[in-house]
Amino acid sequence: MRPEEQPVIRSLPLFQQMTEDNFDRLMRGAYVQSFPPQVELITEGDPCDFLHIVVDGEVELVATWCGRETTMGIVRPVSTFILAAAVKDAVCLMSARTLEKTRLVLLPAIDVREVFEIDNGFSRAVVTELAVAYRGVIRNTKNLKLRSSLERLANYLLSQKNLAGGAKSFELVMEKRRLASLLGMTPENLSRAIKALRPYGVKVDGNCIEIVDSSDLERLAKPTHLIDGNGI
Amino acid sequence: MRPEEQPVIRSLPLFQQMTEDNFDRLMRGAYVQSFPPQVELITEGDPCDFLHIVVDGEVELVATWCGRETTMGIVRPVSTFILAAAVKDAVCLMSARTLEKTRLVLLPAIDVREVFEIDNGFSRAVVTELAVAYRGVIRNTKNLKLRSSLERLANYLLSQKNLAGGAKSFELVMEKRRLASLLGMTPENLSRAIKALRPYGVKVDGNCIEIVDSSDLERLAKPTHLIDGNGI
DNA sequence: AATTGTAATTGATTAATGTCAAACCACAGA
DNA sequence: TCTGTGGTTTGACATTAATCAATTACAATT
Repeated sequence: MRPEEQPVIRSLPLFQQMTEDNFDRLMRGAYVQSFPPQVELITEGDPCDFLHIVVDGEVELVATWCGRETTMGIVRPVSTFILAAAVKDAVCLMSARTLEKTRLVLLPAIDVREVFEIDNGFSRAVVTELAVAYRGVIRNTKNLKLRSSLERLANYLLSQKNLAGGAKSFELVMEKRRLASLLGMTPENLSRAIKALRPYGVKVDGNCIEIVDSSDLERLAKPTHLIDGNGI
Repeated sequence: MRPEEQPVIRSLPLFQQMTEDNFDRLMRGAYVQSFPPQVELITEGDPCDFLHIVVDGEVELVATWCGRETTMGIVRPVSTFILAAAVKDAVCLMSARTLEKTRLVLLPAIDVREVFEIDNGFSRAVVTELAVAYRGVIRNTKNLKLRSSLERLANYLLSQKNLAGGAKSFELVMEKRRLASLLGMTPENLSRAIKALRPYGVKVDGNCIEIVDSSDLERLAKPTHLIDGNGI
């Protein structure tokens, strides 16, 4: 592991509250590895052997069924994934693949469970992490069941604008076909949906989005912190 | 609280691992209350003041947006709901309403958080509860994004058949319009979908469902433990 | 500069799903 | 028994979204 990486991991909420001893123990058993793009790190249905920490790069979480595939999320540095499967010693419900060259820290799930059993600060941090994740998925379900694809796109663009600090224009952080899958639609449908937002002041040039007047778009999107909120 | 109720609650996985002292403490602060049908117990967006335990009756979890409404789940005895909001001291992302006369035990969320901070057995039990809940919602998301409404219905019927012990015929455990909402479709669409399953050996008479040959229906439904599993 | 591969777009079409209205049915209460 | 009420079903239709095919755009490579 690079000298700067261990402190970064330590500073994650998930690892902040545990004892120095137990953190060291986790780190001693950790593997660090770099992967090229398009590598399948985890396969849906396989047992979960490692808690994954993305320290650099980008990982896509995908789910499949009967030849169909959908993007469940994108993981960026520095954060973890498949925590639930790791602590429950269960099979993975999603596959994970690198989107670009990616550096991972892999904590053996068996170590994670062992430390989880003895370190109370860690087990409480896991609760927080899971509670936030759970509420995130509930929000996502509401988004899918209550909104049309156009409305989902409109709200996605508004939330991205916020993430970009409210700047009038910003770049899409992923390929459009991936965004389409994340939003639960086809690439063709996304392409048309983007056009359909033009009357609401959305201008698109390649990956660059410009929202002329947010309140215009909000009239359609009707964002709410009960769906579009971030952990609050 | 009735004499038989406290032991039942104690035997829930969530409360099994905590100390007797802390359990007593939670129970001393508990309210027990009965509600008639169609009472709104929790309103989406409100702060979460109590961890709810259904000891008798039936509660529906619903989410709304812009006048639209969808059923997110049904809670039956004996189990809890809004655990995540209670431990995080956050607003509720779903509303809850009684479907029939319902008896609830209400644990003040502030007590739950207090005990959570001091009782390590409890905090670990919360992890298990949340991890299972999280994985359940992930499964649900896959169900929604990867399957058509007909496929969701087919899989629902197969899982209900299993819950009924594999009996050839069984009763629907909820009104059809509620089932429709749970599956993410309209009542009209459900009605037609049921008919569309007739070629696959599904016979319906009111609330009674008969599946002539499961393997017939499975050819369409293609159930998998990665979507239709129960906590495994 | 030409070539290749992939993503993105566009148009035409089909399929899936929702909406609206009416009819039907079961059941509780008068 | 009658009668309202609300859930269910059905049909006609509208809307939404997926599919298929073709084209364009673009970036990487030769």
